[in-house]
Amino acid sequence: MDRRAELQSTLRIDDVPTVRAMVAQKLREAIMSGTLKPGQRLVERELCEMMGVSRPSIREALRLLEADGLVNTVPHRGPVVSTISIDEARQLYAARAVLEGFAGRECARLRDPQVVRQIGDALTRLKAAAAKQDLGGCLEAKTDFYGALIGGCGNAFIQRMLKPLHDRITLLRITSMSQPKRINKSLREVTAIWRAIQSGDQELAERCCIDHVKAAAVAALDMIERASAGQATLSDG
Amino acid sequence: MDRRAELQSTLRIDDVPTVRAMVAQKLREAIMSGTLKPGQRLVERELCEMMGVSRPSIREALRLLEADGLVNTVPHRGPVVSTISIDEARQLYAARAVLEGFAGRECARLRDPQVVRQIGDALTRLKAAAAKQDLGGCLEAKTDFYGALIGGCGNAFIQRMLKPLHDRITLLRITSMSQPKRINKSLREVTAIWRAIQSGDQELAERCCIDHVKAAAVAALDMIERASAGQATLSDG
DNA sequence: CTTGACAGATTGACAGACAATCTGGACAGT
DNA sequence: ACTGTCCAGATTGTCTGTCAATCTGTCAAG
Repeated sequence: MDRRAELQSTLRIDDVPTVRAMVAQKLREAIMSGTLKPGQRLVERELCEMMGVSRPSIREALRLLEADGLVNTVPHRGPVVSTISIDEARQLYAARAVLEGFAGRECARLRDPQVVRQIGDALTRLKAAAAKQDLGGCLEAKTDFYGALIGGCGNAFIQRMLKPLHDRITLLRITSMSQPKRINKSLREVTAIWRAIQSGDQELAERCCIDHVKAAAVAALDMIERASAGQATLSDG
Repeated sequence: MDRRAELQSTLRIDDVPTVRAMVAQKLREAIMSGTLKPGQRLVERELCEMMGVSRPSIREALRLLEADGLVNTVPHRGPVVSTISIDEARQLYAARAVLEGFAGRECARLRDPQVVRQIGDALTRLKAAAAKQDLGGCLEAKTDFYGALIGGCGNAFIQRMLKPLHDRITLLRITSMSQPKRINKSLREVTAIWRAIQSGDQELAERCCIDHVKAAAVAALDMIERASAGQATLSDG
C-alpha cells in the first residue's frame, strides 16, 4: 500500500507500525496544534479522506483518543474535539499538580544521576532559549524537562496518567494564547525544582512542583477568563 | 437484532446504548471476575462468538480497554489480558495512594454534606457486613465507600484516572487471593478516614487515605510475593 | 411564531475478503 | 540426538461495501 508507506514516511515513529496508531498520533498532533479546534465535529469520512485510510481504522483510533479524553464521542452524533470549561480547567491543573508533585518528590528521593543530568541539560537549554527569546526552543526544552521529570519518578502509571493531562493542557493553551511574559518566572520555578531534586529534598521538590503547576494554572486560567470575558462582551455587544 | 436486545437486557446500564460500550463493559467484568485470566490471549473471533457481535465492534471495545491498560495489544499477535509484575504492582499502589490521598484531602476541605453522608452510610453498611462475615456485602459497601470518596473530591480527572487503577488492582487481586484477615484492620483505617473528613482535617484525611492504601498494598504485595514464591518452588521442584 | 413532518447527512454495526505476520511443527543436516 | 530451516495454518490488520438507526436542519401548515 502506497498510502501506508506515505504515512510511515510522514511520521516515522519507528515502533508504531499499525495504521490505527499512526492515525491516532496524527489526530493528536492535529488537535494539539490547533488544526482541529476544540468543539469541532470530526466527521469520519472527512478524516478518512484527510488521512487516506478506511473508516474502521479511523474509528479505532478515535476510541484511543476518546479514552484519553482528547475527543468526546456522543452517540449518534459522532466525535467532537474536547472542550473544557474554566472549572474543569481548574480541576485539570489540580490533578496535574498532584501527579507532578509526586514525580518531583520521587525524583528527589531516587536522585538517579542520569535523570538529574537530563533535567539539568533541559534546564540549561531552556535558559539559553529563553535568553535568545527562542519560543520554539523554549517549548522543546520544557517538553524535555517534563519528560525527564515524569520519566524519572520511576512510576509508569504516573507517567501514563500525566501524558493525557499534558495533552489536554496544551489543548487548553490553544484556546487561549501562549504567555511570553511568564518565561522568567517559570524559569525561576523550574530551577528551584531542579535544585530541590539535586539536593534530594523530597518535601521541597514536591512543593516546588506543585507551586510551579499552580503558578502556571493561575496564568493560564487568568488568560482563559479574560479571553472568554472578551468573547462574552463581543457577543453581548 | 435479537442479539442486541439480548445484550441490552443482560446488562442494562441505561446510558450505554452502543454495542461497543456494552462489549467493553462485559469484557471488563469478565476480566475482573477472573473469567478471562491475566496473560490470556483474546482471540477476536472467539470474542465475537462469545458476545454475538461483529469483529469491528470487538476491536473498538478492545481499544477502549487498551487505553485503560486492562488489555495489552501487541502488534500482529493480538490483545492479551494485562499481567503485572510485583514492581509494577508497587507502582500501581503508589499511584493510587497519591490520587486517593488527594481525594481524601479534598473531601475534608469541601465537606459536602451529601458526600459525608454517603461515606458514612457506606461505612455503616461495611461494619454490618463485616460483623456478619458477609464478604459480598463488604465488597459492595467498600465499592460504595470508594465511590463516594472519589466522587466527593469534586475532580473529574482524578475520578477518571482512579477508575482504571482500581480496575487493575482488582485484576491484581484475582491473581492472588482476597484477604479476609485484613477486614478489621481495614475497617479501622476507613473509619479513621471518615472521621478525618467529617472533622475537616485535610492533612489527616490525606494521611489516613495514604496509610490505608499503603497498608492494603503491603497486604496485597505480601500475598502476591508468597503466591509467586510458591509457584516458583513448584516449578523448581 | 410555533409546531410538525420530511429529507439529507452521519453514525452504528455487520459481513466478507485479502495481505501481512506470527507460531508451531515437520524435516533435513550435522 | 540436537539444531537450524522452512512451510502451512492461524490470527491479526485493513479495506470495501452495505444497511438500519438516529440526528439535524428545512420547509410548510396552523
